Amino acid sequence: MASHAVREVQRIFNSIYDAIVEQRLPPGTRLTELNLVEVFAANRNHVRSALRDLSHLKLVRIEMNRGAFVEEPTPQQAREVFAARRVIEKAMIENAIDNMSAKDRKAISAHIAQEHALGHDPAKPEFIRLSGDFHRLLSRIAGNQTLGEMLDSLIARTSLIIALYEVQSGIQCSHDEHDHLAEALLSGDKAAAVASMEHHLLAIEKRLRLGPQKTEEVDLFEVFAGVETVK
Amino acid sequence: MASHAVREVQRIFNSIYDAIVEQRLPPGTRLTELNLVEVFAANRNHVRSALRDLSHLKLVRIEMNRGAFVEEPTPQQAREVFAARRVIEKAMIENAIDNMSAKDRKAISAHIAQEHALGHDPAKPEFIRLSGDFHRLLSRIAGNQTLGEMLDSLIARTSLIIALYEVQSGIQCSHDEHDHLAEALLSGDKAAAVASMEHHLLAIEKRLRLGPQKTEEVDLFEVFAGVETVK
DNA sequence: TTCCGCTAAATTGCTAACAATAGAACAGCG
DNA sequence: CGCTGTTCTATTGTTAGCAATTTAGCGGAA
Repeated sequence: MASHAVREVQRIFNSIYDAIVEQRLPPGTRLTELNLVEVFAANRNHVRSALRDLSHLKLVRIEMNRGAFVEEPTPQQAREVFAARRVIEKAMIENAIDNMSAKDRKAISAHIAQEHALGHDPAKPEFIRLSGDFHRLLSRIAGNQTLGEMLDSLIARTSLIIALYEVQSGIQCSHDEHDHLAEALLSGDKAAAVASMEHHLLAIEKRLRLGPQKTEEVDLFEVFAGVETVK
Repeated sequence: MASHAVREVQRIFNSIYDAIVEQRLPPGTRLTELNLVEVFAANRNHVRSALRDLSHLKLVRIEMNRGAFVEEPTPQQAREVFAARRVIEKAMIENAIDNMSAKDRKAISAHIAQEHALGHDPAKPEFIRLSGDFHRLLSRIAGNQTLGEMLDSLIARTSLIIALYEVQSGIQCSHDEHDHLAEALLSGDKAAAVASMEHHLLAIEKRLRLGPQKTEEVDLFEVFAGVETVK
């Protein structure tokens, strides 16, 4: 009975993870423990463990004596996530080309077909997940699990960032970008694949409204350092 | 009283973290909860939280109903960690050069001086920590905190890997490598700095005894798939 | 009216006793 | 003497109740 404990935590973790990534739980949402206990018919410890795990991934923010909230990445953090993704994924795509097997090629083609089947309609839930799956697939082919786990976290956070900063009006169409990337990959052209990946990631970032480059936080303590308060 | 809870967990976390990184806790060591409760005069929940946090950094492995152990990275994982570090740190060093301020230059020089002051003697505890500090300093200068946190984890795991696979006899002397790196950095020569970083990381890896390239794990289930047991 | 302080409800954090598990010591059998 | 199966102990996992904290609502005073 107790041996299923880790599975239980993982079940809760996955459910919340999915809900956040698929944007059914918007950034800032409060996650009350007793609430989750009811929803998942689990005990509080398991819920707390799951929340703690999610906070490691930066999908959830835990405040002392206040509770857990869906994270709200700042524009600065958003830019960092994209910068990190560019670094990791550009390197990874080269390894992917080197390690690509016949099976992997088929998996790539199959994925692209799946994306086409869904149509260009950015009907959020599936579209978002599928888009991330493509990047995770490439990560798996590249073969570095350590780097892959780090990228997983970045991909998940990207969903949060898009939920927060997506420009509503625009027609989000990163579809042909994946096509282009897959084409370069399958043809084995490293330079083209790397360039395509960089272009793709920059394009996603450009479609967001991340505000001015420097959102310098004003530190009141610094501002008033050495200033005598009047009376 | 309760508001110090996170601090308490962090205190335990840091103590164990330091002990692992400075190789006072060898890989494979069992970390018994009640033991740690005594040592840190803390309660079991805090100890458990700290262990869970450490397991997320891959410094500790938690086995169901068995307890927590200091991680023992496999040669395969070790190679992945170094590959990941090359990817991240090569990219980071370029950003570091771009963002380097006068203050940062002084910090780099000061660090190198500190390394020299310690002498070429690899008297483990301080030497290991100082060596990691240099890489963390460059990470801070580069300015991407997201990437920096990921690198922190890799640097910590590197200590574990060295503890496991260091070739005993060898005179570990990565000293002039940092010198060379700092020189390239301060002169602003990106290409040289990147090359120097790559060389440095490859050199560390080469000094280890990681065994054959492929340590394929034999999966008994796969071996005996579809085989009928006799009688 | 507006601001401040007080009280009460909801929620998180903590504790300590209890249950379940794994590993070791041990006994019985071949 | 070695092997198998069983009890026993140390350790981890779980649970429920209690304590502490935050927040919101209310009421009174300026």
